Amino acid sequence: MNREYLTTIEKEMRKGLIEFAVLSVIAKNKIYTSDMLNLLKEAQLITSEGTLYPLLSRLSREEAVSYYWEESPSGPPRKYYQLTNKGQTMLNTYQILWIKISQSINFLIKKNEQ
Amino acid sequence: MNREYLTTIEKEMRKGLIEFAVLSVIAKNKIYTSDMLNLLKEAQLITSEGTLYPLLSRLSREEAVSYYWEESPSGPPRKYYQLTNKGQTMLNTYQILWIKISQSINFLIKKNEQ
DNA sequence: TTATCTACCTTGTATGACAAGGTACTCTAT
DNA sequence: ATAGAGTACCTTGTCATACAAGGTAGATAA
Repeated sequence: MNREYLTTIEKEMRKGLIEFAVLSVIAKNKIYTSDMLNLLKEAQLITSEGTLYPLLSRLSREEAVSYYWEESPSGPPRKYYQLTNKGQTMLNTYQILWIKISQSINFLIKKNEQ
Repeated sequence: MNREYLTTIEKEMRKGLIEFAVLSVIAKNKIYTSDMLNLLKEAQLITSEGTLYPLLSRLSREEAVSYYWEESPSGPPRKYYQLTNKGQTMLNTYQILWIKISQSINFLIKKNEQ
């Protein structure tokens, strides 16, 4: 497979899904940033710390998430995130939107397979 | 539902899926830009001409698509687009990637519903 | 011959993903 | 004690791109 544009494709495909994924992950797990980063890297939705930290700062500023500090059994303290009520509402909205968007895309793909 | 952030959500959710959608639409249909725009607006994947025209220029420059002019039965001539071989390969790559990404997202959503 | 519709395209702004670089705490091995 | 490795936090600068708004021009109908 041609690698020349793959990089671009991978980058672009991910855009905008990240915020949704982050909210989902926070909703489900008791989780701190560094672990979140690993999880989202595994899911191929994020590649860099420079994406996640500013995003979490923005979500904090917008009061979609809150956090508390907790000591680590080994290493520096960790910042654990939680959804606020507003964040939960946002997540619900995202879920509805995700269904709509993925149906749109799947429709366009299917048309192509006829 | 709170409209305050909905705008942002709608914008962000769409990012990066657009190129994929455009390639799919071109692959399936004999289509010119203005019609493509309507189709993608209906699918809620695009809102503005300022998104589609530069994107098609870029895809042309990258030789993923080619075009030919054809007269309209009423109005100015139309620019019809086609996939090149490279464009077809890109589309295949996008389709594989789409499956992967949407599975990732669906996995994160499901975890959240447990 | 003017207005309307269709179709093309460009410019300027804001946002955000990324790579790279940076701080500081804890533990282990010397 | 202290140097290094590992963990966890965060910032800065660059580039790409979605969008709104504005602009050009051909064809048809009043």
